[in-house]
Amino acid sequence: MKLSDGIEQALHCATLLASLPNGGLLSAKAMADFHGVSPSYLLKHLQALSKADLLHTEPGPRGGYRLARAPDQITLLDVVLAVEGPEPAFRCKEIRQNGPNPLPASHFKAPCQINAAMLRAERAYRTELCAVTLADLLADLAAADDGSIAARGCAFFDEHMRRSKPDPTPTT
Amino acid sequence: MKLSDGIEQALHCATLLASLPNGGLLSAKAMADFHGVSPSYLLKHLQALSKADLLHTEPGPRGGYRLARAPDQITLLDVVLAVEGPEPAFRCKEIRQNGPNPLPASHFKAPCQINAAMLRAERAYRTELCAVTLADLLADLAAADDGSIAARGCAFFDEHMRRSKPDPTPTT
DNA sequence: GAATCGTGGATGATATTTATCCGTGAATTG
DNA sequence: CAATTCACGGATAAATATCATCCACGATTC
Repeated sequence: MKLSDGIEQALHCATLLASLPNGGLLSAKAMADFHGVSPSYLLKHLQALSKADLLHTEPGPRGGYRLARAPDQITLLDVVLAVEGPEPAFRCKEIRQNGPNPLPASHFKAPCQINAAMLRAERAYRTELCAVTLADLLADLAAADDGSIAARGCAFFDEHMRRSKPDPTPTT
Repeated sequence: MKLSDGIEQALHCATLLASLPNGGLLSAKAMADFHGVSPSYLLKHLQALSKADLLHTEPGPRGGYRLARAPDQITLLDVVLAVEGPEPAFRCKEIRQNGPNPLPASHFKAPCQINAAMLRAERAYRTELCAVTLADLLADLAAADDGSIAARGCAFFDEHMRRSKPDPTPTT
């Protein structure tokens, strides 16, 4: 059982976008540079998040990605399912019925208890992920540090962050 | 995220062995036939279970595998970890620190909240698996059906089941 | 009309699954 | 008591699925 690296990238990008002021955009390339990961691979996962309606995309030269919903309306589970797919990790192949000497059919009326137990565990996993939103992560970050990432005014964001609406901000 | 098929095979074999009368043995080939799976692949996982001290192996012409402990002393988590390895599915690569314009070091004093949340979910998963023993599975089976698998006296078991000793003494 | 960005499919790399071979240990047999 | 047979143990290699990367296309802005 191994989770793909794309999960970590997608989660960090989502958190990053959540930390931007409302309407803030970042291009895929900017996020790839910021995290030091392959742009092509990141693109793939950003597209998955877009298709899952978690991100909204703004095309064109001043385009980029922004959250499609408020940070407290996006859970970690949303992101994980968008990238990894909705299927459970454990797929019961019903090998108990494969044998050359099958057991009486009455034995299989009941669902496979092994499958049931594995899916129960997986549901606990998802429940835990569903309980955490992007907003929660930002709050924890703000508690440990004293401000959101973007609020610190890194040169990186001054350079790459954009706004979805043409907002003529006075240059200071 | 996909769990290997070997997990299902290992779990079913463990449950099968647990359903045998005390001291009952089955060869790897017999279990592979019974489940209709590749013997070589199953062998690999049975060996993993042996190394994890979940199964005990009896060599020789009348040999095979039996449980190393009582069914209520083996949890699903034991089996899953023996096959999949102990490492968590989510490995934080700390990509937040990779960027060309690193954030101030104070930002990284706190552990990555994303990593923490993912590991918390994984712990919930394992806790759930740890709560179920092979004995629990047999009990559920007995409730749905009216007897354990082996107790039904299938021809298959009459043919392949063996006993480790003429005087089976349950080990602790 | 040219440059920039997101979209989608095609390609190579890596991990997983499957299959095969030979070595070791134990019980049966003569 | 030694040769034979059966079953596990471990290494190796081919086939397959998945992961990661790259390249061409259409859309949008300046």
